Amino acid sequence: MAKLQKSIDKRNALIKATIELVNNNGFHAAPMSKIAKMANVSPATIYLYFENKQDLVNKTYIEVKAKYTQYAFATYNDRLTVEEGFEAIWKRIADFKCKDSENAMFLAQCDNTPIIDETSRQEGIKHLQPLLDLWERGKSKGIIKPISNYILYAYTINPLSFLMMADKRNGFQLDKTHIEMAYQAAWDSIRVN
Amino acid sequence: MAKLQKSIDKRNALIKATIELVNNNGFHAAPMSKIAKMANVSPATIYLYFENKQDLVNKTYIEVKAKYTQYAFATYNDRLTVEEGFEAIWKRIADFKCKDSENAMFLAQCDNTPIIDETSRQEGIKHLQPLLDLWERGKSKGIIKPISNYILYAYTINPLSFLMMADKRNGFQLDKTHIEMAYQAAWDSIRVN
DNA sequence: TATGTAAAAATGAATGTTCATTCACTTTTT
DNA sequence: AAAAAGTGAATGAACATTCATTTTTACATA
Repeated sequence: MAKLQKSIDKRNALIKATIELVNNNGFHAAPMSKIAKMANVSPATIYLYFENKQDLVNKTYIEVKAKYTQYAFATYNDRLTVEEGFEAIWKRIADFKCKDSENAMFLAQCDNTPIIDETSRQEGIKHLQPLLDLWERGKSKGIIKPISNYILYAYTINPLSFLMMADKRNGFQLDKTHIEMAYQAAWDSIRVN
Repeated sequence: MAKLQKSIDKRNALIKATIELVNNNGFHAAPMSKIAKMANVSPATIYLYFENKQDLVNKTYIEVKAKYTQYAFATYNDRLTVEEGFEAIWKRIADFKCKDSENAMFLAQCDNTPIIDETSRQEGIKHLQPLLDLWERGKSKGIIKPISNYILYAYTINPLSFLMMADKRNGFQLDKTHIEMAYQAAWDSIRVN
């Protein structure tokens, strides 16, 4: 137990350090030596947990993505109405982006650059299925516009990434009021009038 | 003339090579040697045109951003109604993202990572003023929802980046029909009912 | 409970490579 | 023929990864 526990701690520390360094400096300025130092570990130790740098970043991505989707769907179940379900998922995602912005920023960077493998990217997308199912339900009931899931995603979930980045970088405050306004915009963009 | 002409060609070739390599491999895998080779130039020549790698990327970003905003506002003038003006700008931006996706992808990557200086980022934002002015006009006339410009941007312009990426990466086709649907979603999300 | 020891985990210091940048020199332009 | 532009090869630093060694752990035995 002690041994296993210690190992998981080191692994977590490495993943945390990776996220922090990639967020602040970018992949190109996140050397293994710095990651090791930030995780209080020898550079050589990283290779006990991960094959190489690419593997470290891929695994970090998948892990963060899993945490994200788990959080997103925690309050959702398919007994909810389409509108209730959508609001539940959307607000959880908004919540995640606000409260866990370190992780959210890392995902945003991975999703917009070629730093992770295509395979790992695909792996990360899988977990989104419940939302796609909900949208299909909404479309078949005539509640949600009959348009591509890509567009639905682009106009509801994706804007949250932009708003989170704006919050982190500029003077914009992604607070309760703005979240509520953003939710209205999201829903207005996809609902059938 | 001959001399100046030649210089501009080299500079353009360097910028083009930078965009292509950063798009395909990411900043971390776009070495100066490859950029030089792709531009048919000696590595040393890059330093006649740019201070260093950071400067090359910053300048590339600013140049591409300028091209982008120039294209975006080419058909706009403030005599248009709010709705006409918005549609004009939005569709030009959509057009740019479709037709010049190399440049658009480069901007998306820069806007979501720390590869360019904060100063250069600010520089790039300046040119967006006409759109912000249009939005203020729309808000004061009660045509556009009275919400932060960040949210307006997040729900109208930013989704286009996501859709373009989806088009480049997955099977999604950002064609005329989808553009039209996306425009409706964009307008529905910000207009007052 | 204390002790010895083999396996596992961890390490700091190499290693070899890649890279950004510079330099001494050549070619082109004026 | 002086100045400007361009070059390929050199330079030194930074990096990912490996290696030889040390430390820690697990646990059998007394």
